[in-house]
Amino acid sequence: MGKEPDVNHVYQRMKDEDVKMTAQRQLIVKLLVKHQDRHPSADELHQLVRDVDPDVGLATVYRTLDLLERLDLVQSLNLGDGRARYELASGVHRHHHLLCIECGKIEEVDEDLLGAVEEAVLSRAGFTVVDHELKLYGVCCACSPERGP
Amino acid sequence: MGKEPDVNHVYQRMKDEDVKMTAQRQLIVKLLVKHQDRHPSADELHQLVRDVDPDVGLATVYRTLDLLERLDLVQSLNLGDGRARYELASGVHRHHHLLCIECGKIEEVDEDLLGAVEEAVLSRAGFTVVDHELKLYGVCCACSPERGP
DNA sequence: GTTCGTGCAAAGACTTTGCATTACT
DNA sequence: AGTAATGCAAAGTCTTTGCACGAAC
Repeated sequence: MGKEPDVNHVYQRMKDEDVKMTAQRQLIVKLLVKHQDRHPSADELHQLVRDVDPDVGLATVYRTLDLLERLDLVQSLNLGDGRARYELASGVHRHHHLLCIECGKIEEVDEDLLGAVEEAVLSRAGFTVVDHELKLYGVCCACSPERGP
Repeated sequence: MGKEPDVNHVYQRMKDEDVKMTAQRQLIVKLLVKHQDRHPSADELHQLVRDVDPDVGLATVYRTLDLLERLDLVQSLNLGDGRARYELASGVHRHHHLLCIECGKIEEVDEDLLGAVEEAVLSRAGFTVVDHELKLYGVCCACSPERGP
C-alpha cells in the first residue's frame, strides 16, 4: 500500500475527473503499470498495446498520455534519446534517474535527495523550487570494474 | 582568465583538433559566446547567424553544433520545449538550471551542489556518477509574490 | 591539389491535428 | 441522445542526410 501508483488509483482519479473510461485507456494504464520499469516511449507503449488490441491507434496513445499527464498521473521524461518517455507519477516530486553510460540501464532513486540543494538555491538566488528533474550519468553497480560482473 | 569559455579558447581547441576554421564556424562560435545567456535553439542561433551572413544554412548550424558538442565545447540541453538548446561547456560538470514557471526565465547555478547527492547514490546504489543534469522548476526572485516586482 | 565543409533540398523521426465514425455515460 | 474519444491520414516540427559545389590547408 501507500503511494505507489497502481491501476485502481489511476482509474479512480480518472473517474473523479469525469473522463470517459474506454477500453483503450484501461489497456494503456494497465500496460503503463505493468511496465513501469521500462520508461516506454509513446511508440514502445503503442507496440505493447497492439500486442493486446491491434486496432488501437498511435494517436490514441499520445492523447491518453497527454491526458494522464494533465491529471498528474504520468510524467514525461527526457532521457536524451530524442523521444519523450513516460512513467507513472509517484508523488509530489519526480524521482531521480541514474543512467548508466556503459549498459544504458535506467535506475531510479525514489528518495528526495535535493532538500539541501533547494534550500541553497533559495537563499542564494531567491528562487523557490517547486519541482525538479535530476539525471545522474555514470556507471552502475553491474558495470563497475571494481565490482565487475 | 579562468575557465570561462571564450572565443579564443574555442578556436584554439578547434585548431588542436585539426578541424577547418571556416567563416561560418567562426561566426557561430562568436554568436554562441555573445548570447551565452540565451540558450539558443539551433533555429534561433541560425536567425542570429543570418542577421550577419544571410547565406549560412541551417544544416551548417546543426553540423557545427554537433562538432562542438563532440569536442566538448558545447553541450545540448533539454529545457522541455521540444527542441534542443545549446550552451558553451563550462567545465567538467554541467551547471544547473533554474526554470521559472511564471516568467520562463532561465537562470544558471554554477556551483556544483550535488557532491553530497552523488556520494549518497554511490553508497546506496553502487552507482558512480560521472555527470549530471539538474533542472529546478520554481518561482524566480522577480516573480516571487513576497518580493514582488 | 586534396580533403573537408557548405548550401540546398529531400528525407526522417517524433508528435499533433482534422474529420468522420464509434463508443461511453 | 448527447458528448467525448477513436482511428486514420495528413500536416507540423525539429533534425539529419545526399550530393554537387566551393573553400581551407
